[in-house]
Amino acid sequence: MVNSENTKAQMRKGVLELCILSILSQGDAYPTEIIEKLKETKLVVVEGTLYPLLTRLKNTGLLTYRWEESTSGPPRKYYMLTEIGVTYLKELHLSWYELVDAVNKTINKQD
Amino acid sequence: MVNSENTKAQMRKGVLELCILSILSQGDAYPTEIIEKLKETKLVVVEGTLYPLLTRLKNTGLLTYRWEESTSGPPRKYYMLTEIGVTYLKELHLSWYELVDAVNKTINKQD
DNA sequence: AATTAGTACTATGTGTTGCAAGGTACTAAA
DNA sequence: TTTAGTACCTTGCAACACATAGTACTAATT
Repeated sequence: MVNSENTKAQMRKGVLELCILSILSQGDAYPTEIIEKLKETKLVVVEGTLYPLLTRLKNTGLLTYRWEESTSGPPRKYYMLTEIGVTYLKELHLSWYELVDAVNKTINKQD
Repeated sequence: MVNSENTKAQMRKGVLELCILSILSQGDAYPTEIIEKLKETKLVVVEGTLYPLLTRLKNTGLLTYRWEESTSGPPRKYYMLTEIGVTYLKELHLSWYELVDAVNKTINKQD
């Protein structure tokens, strides 16, 4: 039996970084909020994936964060893009479009 | 220092399977030939990546192969899609378009 | 006939990543 | 004070791409 779920998961890899940076470029957000926004566009991500990724992006200087009190629970960690992050995001945008172009060319070739 | 090369490599992951199956749907091919075709569309893949992937696809029943003599070197292993492979490729096509759509939605959202 | 270059296939070890699973901590309502 | 809800964090595992090194076959050169 062949299962395409695994491959679909594989295809998602690598684009998460792009998506998270994109979401943050539209405004600061805390992890649970980011997961919600990704769900809206059918990109399901779980905590065990997101938290380590955010930490990695913070450690490489693409993100920073600030704590903010919440009226409905524990404090939230709002992440935001750094200047380096903004620049980097532009590069990733380009890479994404190049990839889409390359794959579509390969898929559609009928010669 | 931030390096987008790594992320670009990550984004390529997962779509390779789709690309290889697509190439084979256009006609049987041997590994070196597949690498050449991928290069044409700017998807650089090396042997250490391709051979294990082909073996995996063969073991899951998506591909088979036949040996064919060559006049300019050792015999070539021509890979071809099985019926299951053809069906599976259609699924992957869909998954790919869904992913592109989801990512583009996330990227382009400006609300 | 032996060596070299070119082509082709194969195997091993490593680093990165996504994810499942489990855990901690704060707030508010019952 | 217990329970439910929200939020953040850690650990261990499996899959994958890739670098590296190696084997084997053919043909041309010496």
